[in-house]
Amino acid sequence: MTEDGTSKIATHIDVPDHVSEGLPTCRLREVLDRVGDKWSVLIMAILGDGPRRYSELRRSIDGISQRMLTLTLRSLERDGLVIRTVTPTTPPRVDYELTPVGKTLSSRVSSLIEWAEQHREYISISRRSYDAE
Amino acid sequence: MTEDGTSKIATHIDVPDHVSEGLPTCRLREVLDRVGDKWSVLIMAILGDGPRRYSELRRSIDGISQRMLTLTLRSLERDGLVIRTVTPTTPPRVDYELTPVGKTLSSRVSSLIEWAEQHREYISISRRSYDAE
DNA sequence: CGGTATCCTCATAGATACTG
DNA sequence: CAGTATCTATGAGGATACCG
Repeated sequence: MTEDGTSKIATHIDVPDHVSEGLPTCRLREVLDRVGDKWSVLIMAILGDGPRRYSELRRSIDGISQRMLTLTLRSLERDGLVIRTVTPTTPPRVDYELTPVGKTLSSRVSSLIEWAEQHREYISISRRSYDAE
Repeated sequence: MTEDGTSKIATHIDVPDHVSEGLPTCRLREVLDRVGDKWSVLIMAILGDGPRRYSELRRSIDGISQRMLTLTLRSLERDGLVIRTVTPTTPPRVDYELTPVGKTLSSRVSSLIEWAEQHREYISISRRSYDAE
């Protein structure tokens, strides 16, 4: 995602047939852009556990700036992955939750997280042995 | 991944239990760093189809610079996800292939690509309707 | 062919201050 | 509380040139 919320010009990518399946292969680039930024998956992982208020998200994600939280949530909302609900009380209350489609992505992402847990040690060892040379 | 190949200081992240499962939650950050850069998944997707020469990879991935191809391959090798095999002929020949662990990540990533194919249209429509306001 | 070495750009994101 | 508005900087990644 870019700063103004517009998507980048997708790079054409020539991947094997079992990946592209005859469709324009730039689509891979699109998911990666959607999922590859610093905070999106993290937010989706948390929202995968249920709706959260803006302030709850902010507290849950150590190190995120108010700016990036808002920017990322807006981008997810724009893509139809989260829903933003404003309750106009004073002070205002804003809740965020995954859409049905958002949940499907969230579960795919969980699979990656699971992979990470399982192979963390392997990678760590690989790095040490590589760096030893 | 950073320029010199070392990993970033992982940010502590407070995610729900079903995500963290009691383990240090910064691990999510690690996968994202591993998978979230511009070329890693793309290369893994191609290598998922079988071994490739350096020059083949270069031709397959439109838009990648020699610098980034080498850098990314080195990083994947360091993490034990690809194997680099040099055949010292003249001119030299270098082949890259996924390790068994690399293949397991590659298949998780394929799941994400599949998701993208399925929901590309949905996202596109969501964006148009969001931008209309 | 398969890389390094440099230099440079620009997008991503952090910090800070202010607001309805 | 839930944001904007600015300003700034860092580092990922591109361009180019050269090398064993």
